[in-house]
Amino acid sequence: MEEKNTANEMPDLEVLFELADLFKVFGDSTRIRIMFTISDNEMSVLNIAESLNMEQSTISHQLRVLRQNKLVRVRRDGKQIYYSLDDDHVKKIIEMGLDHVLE
Amino acid sequence: MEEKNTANEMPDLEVLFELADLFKVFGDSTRIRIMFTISDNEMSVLNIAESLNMEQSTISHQLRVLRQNKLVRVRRDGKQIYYSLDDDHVKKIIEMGLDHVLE
DNA sequence: TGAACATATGAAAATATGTTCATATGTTAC
DNA sequence: GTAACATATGAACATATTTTCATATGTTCA
Repeated sequence: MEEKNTANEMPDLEVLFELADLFKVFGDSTRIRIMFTISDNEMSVLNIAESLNMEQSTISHQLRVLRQNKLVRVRRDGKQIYYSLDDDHVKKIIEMGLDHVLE
Repeated sequence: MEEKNTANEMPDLEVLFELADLFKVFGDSTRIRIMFTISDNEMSVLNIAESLNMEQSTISHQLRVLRQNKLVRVRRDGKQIYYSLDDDHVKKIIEMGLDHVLE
């Protein structure tokens, strides 16, 4: 009990692949920007695209990646589809990264 | 004071790029495995390569990426060069990711 | 039903990334 | 100095990823 057991035990290979895949999702500036954009309020696809000054298609493709990795929540309202960050977990991961970048 | 201000404010574009670049480093299974391998004790390049059953060159290339991103510490002792994780920050980022993957 | 709008998706092109091979560089011991 | 060993690096290749364009799908409203 003299040492905190943090990331010490090597998880199964499969878990490590999943872990890398998860971080891969955070490793793209477009997706990071999308995540920040919808971290306060949910937003429609077009609004995100306008907000970031990028093509609707680009945003849609990247939202799919975020969806597949369960990082966003989706809600349809009429023609619009609203996206928001899935949970605080996601924010925490980003914060940890920010801490490292800003230090 | 009714809402916790977490990742709400959108940082500068440049910071977002750095952030994505940081996560990109975590987004490769070889690098993740290296980080786990050296999270307990420092290890020489060859030892890491043997431990992961990969080429010395592959490991060396990836260690360079980790070095450039200040995620590892380096110590030379004779012919060997020993690598270890830079700080607890790195472990925390990995842990956050693991939490998400394992949940 | 059809027009208008919002979103998703497939394919192609451009770019980035990871691994391997061959070899260079750096260190030690003789 | 030179042989032996450890690590780093450049170039080439294979693979993955991101964006764009064109178009399909889904929804509303008249």
